[in-house]
Amino acid sequence: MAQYSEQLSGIFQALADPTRRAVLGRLGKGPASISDLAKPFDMTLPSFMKHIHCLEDSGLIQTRKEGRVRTCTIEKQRLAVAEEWLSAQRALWEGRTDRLEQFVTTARNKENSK
Amino acid sequence: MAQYSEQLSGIFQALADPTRRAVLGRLGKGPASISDLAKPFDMTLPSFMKHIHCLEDSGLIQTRKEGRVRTCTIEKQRLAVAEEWLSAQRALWEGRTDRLEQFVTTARNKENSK
DNA sequence: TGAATACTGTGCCATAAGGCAAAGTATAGC
DNA sequence: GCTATACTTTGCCTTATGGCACAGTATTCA
Repeated sequence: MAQYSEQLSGIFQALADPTRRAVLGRLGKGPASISDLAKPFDMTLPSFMKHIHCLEDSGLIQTRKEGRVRTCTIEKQRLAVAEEWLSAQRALWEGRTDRLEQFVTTARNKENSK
Repeated sequence: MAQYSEQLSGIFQALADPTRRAVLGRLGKGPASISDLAKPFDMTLPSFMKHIHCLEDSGLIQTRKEGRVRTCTIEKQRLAVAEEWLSAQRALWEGRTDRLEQFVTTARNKENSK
């Protein structure tokens, strides 16, 4: 559960940057290479790579190298961890079980115990 | 929309810290004073105040001072902004409109344009 | 009025984050 | 083999983050 908290921190930290959110948006449409992903951004490759590493460390994407090309794919279950927490919060303060109950079940108490 | 992106960054940044998430968890149960909120944490007050300011700047909480006591309350609509974005992402990669469609409508394109 | 309470402000510190340039490595194509 | 491509590594810089101690202000209570 301390682990769960660190996961959450990493995920939210990764989501806290517009470049990384845009990358996730792009990857939502399908896998892409590093250089394809980097194209829209006015940034050097090494700088961009830091964002990729951040996303990979958080578990939000996975990467795999074939030949000289590294392909990135989105890791759907990982964003669900963030959704779970938010849903748990909402359920908490609304004092009811809503349509997102499915997510809430286990997540609610984990985080509150820090 | 650049504004929307900055809002998102601020919100996710605020959520990226376990202390701040725990504060939100506590405030989900109802308003509380700074010192009540600070009690569970092994941290000096000035340090704790930084977290409060971060949460307030992100809009996730509001505070109001009466006498010498500052009371904090959770700002429910603000967490919804984060939920919207996550839902939009999910809708995007699932290639369908799901039960969270309500959130998705406007948010989808805002962020992708950076 | 004097003391306790509840913040608040200031300044400092160490580490992390996000950017760069320049040089290096490893495949792919000619 | 040589060149171009696609990263990757290294080192450096500036700013932001999260913590501290210490001193200050403003209410409240006796």
